[in-house]
Amino acid sequence: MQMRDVAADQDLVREGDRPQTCMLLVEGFAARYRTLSDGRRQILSFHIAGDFMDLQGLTLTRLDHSISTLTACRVAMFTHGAITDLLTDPGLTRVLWHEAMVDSAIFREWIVNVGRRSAYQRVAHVLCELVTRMEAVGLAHDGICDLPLTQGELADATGLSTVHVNRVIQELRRENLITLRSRTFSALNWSGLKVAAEFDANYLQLKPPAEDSAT
Amino acid sequence: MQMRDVAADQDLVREGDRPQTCMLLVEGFAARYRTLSDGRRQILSFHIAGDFMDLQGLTLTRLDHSISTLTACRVAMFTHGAITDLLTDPGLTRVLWHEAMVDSAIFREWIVNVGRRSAYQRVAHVLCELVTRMEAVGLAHDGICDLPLTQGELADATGLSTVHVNRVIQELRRENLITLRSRTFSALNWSGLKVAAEFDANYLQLKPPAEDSAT
DNA sequence: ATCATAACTTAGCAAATGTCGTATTGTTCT
DNA sequence: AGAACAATACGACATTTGCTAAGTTATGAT
Repeated sequence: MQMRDVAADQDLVREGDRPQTCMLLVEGFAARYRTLSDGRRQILSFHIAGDFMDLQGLTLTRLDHSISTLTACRVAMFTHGAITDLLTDPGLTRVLWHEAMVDSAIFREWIVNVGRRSAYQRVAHVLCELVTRMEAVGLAHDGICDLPLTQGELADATGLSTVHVNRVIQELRRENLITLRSRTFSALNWSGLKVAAEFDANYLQLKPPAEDSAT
Repeated sequence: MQMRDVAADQDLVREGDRPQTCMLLVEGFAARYRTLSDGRRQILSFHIAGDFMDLQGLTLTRLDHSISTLTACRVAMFTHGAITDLLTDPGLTRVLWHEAMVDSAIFREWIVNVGRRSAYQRVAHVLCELVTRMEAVGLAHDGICDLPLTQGELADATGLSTVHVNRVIQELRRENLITLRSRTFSALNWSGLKVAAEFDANYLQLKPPAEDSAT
C-alpha cells in the first residue's frame, strides 16, 4: 500500500490504461469521467473520502474511463495482487462485492437521472446524493457541507450545459431550497429539495449490508 | 437450480423486493428498468441469452429496479446461498466479478449515451451494442438478428420519446445504415453505423478476461 | 377471414435546453 | 493591492426534442 498526495485536476488513471492498482480516496474530491471525440465530457460519478475507486479495473483489461481529482486529494493505492489476495477471505469478498454493487446502483440511478428527469430535477438529485453520502461519512452536517464543484462540473454530471445549470441553481435559490456560494452548499429545506428531486436514498444502501439470509 | 418458462411482459423481480435468487437468462429478451412517479420508465439494460441477471441483488437488501421479460423467456434460477457457496472458489469468484464489472461498464456507457449524445447517436449506439453482444453469443450473424424491441422500448432505453425514436429510425433507414422491420434488424452498413454512433465495443470486454497479471 | 389491438408513421406546434456573446464577480498569485 | 484568470451571471436567439392527435400498418385471437 502506498499513500499519494495529488494536486487538484490531475488524472489518477486514464482511459485506455491497463490499471495495476485500486485506489482508496482518503481525502478530497474526485470524479470519474469519459471524454467524447468532440471534447465534451460526461462525469460518471463523484467520489468522496472513503470511496474505493476503481474496483472496476480489477478484471478489466483496458479502462473505459478516466478518474481525475477535483481538489487536492490523498489517495491510498493498492496493487491488484493485494486485492485479489483479499478475495480468498469470504468476509472481505462480501465487503468488496457490496462496495462494487453500490457503485453499480449509483450508475443506474444516474441513468435514470440523465435519461428521464428534467434539468431542474437532475441538478437537485445530484446535490441530494452528494449531501447524503457526505453526511454518511461525517463530511456534512444538517445539510451543510463544503462542495467544491463548479457549475461546469455539475453540468458534465447531469448532461446539461453550464449555462443551464446556472439557470437551475438560481431557481433552486429563488425557491429557498438551497444556498451555494464559494464552495459552500447548504440545503435550506431538505425535505423540499428531496421532493423536488424525487430523491430516495435507498439506492445508496447506507444501512449496513444485510446479513446472509440462510433460510 | 430451477428452470422457469415465463411469458412475455412479465416481471421477474420487482423494485422493492428483497431478492432471494439470481437468474441466468437462457433464452429470450429481458430488460431492467425503473418506473418514475409519473409512470414514465427508464430502461437500464437489455438482457439476452447467457446473461446473468441480478447478480446485483446478492448483497442489496432491497432492489432498486425491476426486471421484466420482453419476450417469452427461459430462466435458470439460483438461490443466493448457491451463489455465495461458489464464491469460496477463487476462479469462480473471478468469473462472477468480471460479469458484474462488465455490467457496470455497460451502465457507464449508457450514462454517456443518454447524457451527452444526440438522439440519433443514442439510438444508433444502443443498436450497435445489441448486435455486438448478440454476435458474441451467436444470436446475430453479419449484422443481422432477431430484435424483438418496440420503438417504445428503445425510447425508454435512450431517454427519448417514442415519436422521436421513430424519426431517428427513419433517418437511419434513409441513410441506408439499417433495416428494421417486423422484429428483424440488419446493419446494412456496419462501419457506417458504428461511426454514426461513435461506438467502440471495448467496454463490453468481449475478449476473454485478462489472466492475472503477476508481474 | 375478420375483428381487435398494439405498433408504427406523419404532421404541426410547444417546451426545454443549447449556444453565443459579454458583463460581472470571485480567487489566486505576486 | 493589483493583475490575471476562472467561475458565475445574464440576455437573445437557435435547435432539439417532446407532445398531441390523427392515420396507417402489423399482429394475434376468435
